[in-house]
Amino acid sequence: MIAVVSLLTALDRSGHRATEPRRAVATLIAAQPGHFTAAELVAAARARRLGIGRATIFRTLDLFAELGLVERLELPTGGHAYVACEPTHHHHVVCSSCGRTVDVGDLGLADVAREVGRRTGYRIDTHRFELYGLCPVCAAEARTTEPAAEPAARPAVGSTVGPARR
Amino acid sequence: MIAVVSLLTALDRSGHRATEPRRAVATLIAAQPGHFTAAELVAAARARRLGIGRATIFRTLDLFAELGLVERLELPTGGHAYVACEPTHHHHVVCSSCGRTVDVGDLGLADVAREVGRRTGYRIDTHRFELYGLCPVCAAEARTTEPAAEPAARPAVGSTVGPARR
DNA sequence: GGTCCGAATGATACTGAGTATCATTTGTTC
DNA sequence: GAACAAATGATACTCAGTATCATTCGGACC
Repeated sequence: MIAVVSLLTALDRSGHRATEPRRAVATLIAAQPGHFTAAELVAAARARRLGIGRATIFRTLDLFAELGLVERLELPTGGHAYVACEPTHHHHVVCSSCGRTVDVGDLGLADVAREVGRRTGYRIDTHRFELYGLCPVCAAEARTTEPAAEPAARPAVGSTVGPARR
Repeated sequence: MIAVVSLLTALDRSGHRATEPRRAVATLIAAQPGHFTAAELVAAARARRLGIGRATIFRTLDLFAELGLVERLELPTGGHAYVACEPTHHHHVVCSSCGRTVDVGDLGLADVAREVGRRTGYRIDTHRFELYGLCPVCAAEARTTEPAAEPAARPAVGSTVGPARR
């Protein structure tokens, strides 16, 4: 969960202007409890009559992403969402129900990548790793609710382990 | 690299019809040297005057994906591509230059996921992991060519380690 | 405060992957 | 051949993301 101040400070430091629209977007982002889409920010901005254009929201998200303040996640469904986070290298575990996202650090995957590189001859320079499942809150709720009510999210097949694999 | 026969056999086994359009798509897929997009298949079908509709190509890809014969990858650029593969659980290393994709097996990431689950309280049911870099062929070419000519592919920021992280 | 100029903006148009719809065709079974 | 469901092709639609352009804004300088 990132603070508005962090977003604005990073803007300043990078030589970009902390304009009103960017401040407003930062506030919207900081208020998101989990991952979010650009469309959700657009709707929130409209609901609050902020008068911010959709293109501005995309541009601001791009800028924040470039600065490492926001990251774009792939969801199990194949869609994308953004999540605010610290600009250190890390991976995410994402709740497939509420979208809450937790940084889980490096996980030592650089070693895995190195080993694969050694084995295949590929010069690996990038890796991505994401974990999906129910967060403690949603898991507890699911336990309280009908156990037969299974999550609607169907993970995309591919480089994935999960219920879709059958 | 998957054989047309495997694709068609799997169709049969699953109770789906091995229609002419599906056979043609299977042939196109088997001919792809690396990952490919739906648009590429559409173009190839048109070039060969196969008379296959674009919607059919998407539907066939979806069906093959459902059967685990094709997987949808996220590219470092944030876009998507498909790759044919065996329906066992595995991860991919993807060449950022030519798109060639190699299965690298399980990599023991289920253990990583379990540990993260233990640590965070999340009930993790799905993970995805992809590796990107130059394949041996492209790496050799890059070594032969100007070393200053760096790959145009700019990895998306997010759950990623690579040149974008600065 | 005024001026200048580039950064930034909002509105709109555009692109393209992916999906939905519908009339028609195809393939299988009897 | 008839019946019926699966499958198809063409087309329309959706929506995330991007491009364009006239206008506004913000910061530097005087």
